[in-house]
Amino acid sequence: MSDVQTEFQNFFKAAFTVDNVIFGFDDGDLKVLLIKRGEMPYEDNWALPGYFINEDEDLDTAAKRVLEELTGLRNVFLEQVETFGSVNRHPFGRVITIAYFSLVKISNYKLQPDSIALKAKWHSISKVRDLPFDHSDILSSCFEKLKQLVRIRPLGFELLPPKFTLTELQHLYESILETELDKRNFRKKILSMDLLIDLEETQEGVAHRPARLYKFDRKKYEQFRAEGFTFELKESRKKMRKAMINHQ
Amino acid sequence: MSDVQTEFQNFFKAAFTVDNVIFGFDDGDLKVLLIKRGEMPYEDNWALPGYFINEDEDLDTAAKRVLEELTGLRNVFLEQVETFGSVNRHPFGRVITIAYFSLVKISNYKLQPDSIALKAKWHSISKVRDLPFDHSDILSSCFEKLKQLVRIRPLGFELLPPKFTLTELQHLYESILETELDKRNFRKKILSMDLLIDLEETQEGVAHRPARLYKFDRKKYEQFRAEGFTFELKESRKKMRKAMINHQ
DNA sequence: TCAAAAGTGTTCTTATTACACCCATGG
DNA sequence: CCATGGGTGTAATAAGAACACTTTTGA
Repeated sequence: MSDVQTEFQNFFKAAFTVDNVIFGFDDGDLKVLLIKRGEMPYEDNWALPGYFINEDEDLDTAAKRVLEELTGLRNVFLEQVETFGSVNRHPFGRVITIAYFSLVKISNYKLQPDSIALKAKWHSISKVRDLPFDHSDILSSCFEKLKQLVRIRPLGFELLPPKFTLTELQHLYESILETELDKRNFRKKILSMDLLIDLEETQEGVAHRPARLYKFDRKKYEQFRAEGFTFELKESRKKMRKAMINHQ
Repeated sequence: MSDVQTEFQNFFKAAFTVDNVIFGFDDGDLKVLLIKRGEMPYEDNWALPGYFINEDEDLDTAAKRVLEELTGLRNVFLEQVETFGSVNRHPFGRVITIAYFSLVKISNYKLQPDSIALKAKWHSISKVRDLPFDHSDILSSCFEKLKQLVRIRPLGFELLPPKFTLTELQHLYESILETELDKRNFRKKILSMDLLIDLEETQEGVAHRPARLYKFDRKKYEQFRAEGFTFELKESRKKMRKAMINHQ
């Protein structure tokens, strides 16, 4: 072995992990899946699910594994967000963690009976606070990234069941963007994109006029995307500007 | 030491590095600073500057250190972008690297005489190819991030000398966004933001009508930002959409 | 006097916003 | 028949895109 290789192998080593912010949407509310820690440190605290990365495992693969062990789900949307590595972020030593977020349809989600997932639970994102380690920072960072991405890519559909109403879709966007949207403008915009298929079905058993059901036309989206189309959902810039002017 | 701690310390360990994509702008062209590697592997190849993260060092600190050792510059814009950790990205072992980009004013840049920087050189971004390891992917990822950020934050000014002309600013944006901008629309937009100070000076010694010099009003920007203003530079969505329609 | 880049306004088109009433269902 | 959420259109405003000529300087 060359000197360089020897030096290389003796160089500083640290543990590395992935943490996964798993978002879901249910009951008109954006949720995040937390687990109750079964070990030190911070035993019995709610925390983000995460685990060590195996020696022969790529980063994305590790993030997928964490997700699958916990929820049994594969093929979900997954995105790397940011790496956290403050010297003292973990009390037992240097641990650098790569944060991912993923989007799951809660209706598909099943507790995996023989895993740490027994202690997993969905929490409303607006109510989560005081997570251990730097998990609050990780959660904020992932939420910000979601907010940003949802405006330029059709991610919302990853969080909804295959058939959904326009009002459900609107509420989802409102939860993510933390703003209110105008019903008519939202519908006009989303329908004008020509990415929803009207299923010509309606809700049943609701105590009001039943809503039409739609599904996302993934095939058409892929085709548009290949042609340079970018999904863009706005309605917020002007509000901010006005707020600014009033404030001056 | 508890069992958990023992297990923890015996867990798989890997080497951690930062790689830094250092952008500069000169001569109407976006540049990236590469170093000629002095060691194996890929000895004598041009590559991104990077180094191991010290045991007692935060990630951002390591990225800043790499930059300072190479250029002597402090207090430059620096942003974490993405972490690369494919199992086989480094031939000598598992190396996970956290990619940053930074923006420097080339006019401030001095070679650091006693460093690896002796072998550093600015390369036009359009001409760089075939970098070792996965450095081409890292470069693309950072360039994409720059493209994205430059639209929503006034980063361009980090790359220009303190006094600049509107044409220089326009060319900078054109290099980063890889598109052409309309001169009148660009000026209208950028001046309407009220973030440039007209220095009431002009260029000297140019063989054409001398241009006015401006500087960026950082104080005003910070004030606007606190009030919710977002810097936004566009002029490209519609072009894309038209291209798409023509293509159908 | 020529070459080279600076500087400057208007019109047209498209996107965004604001806003209020009737409809279908279950209880 | 009432409560609940579903569904619809238009007008005003703002932002973006297209476009051509005159000015100032050094060589």
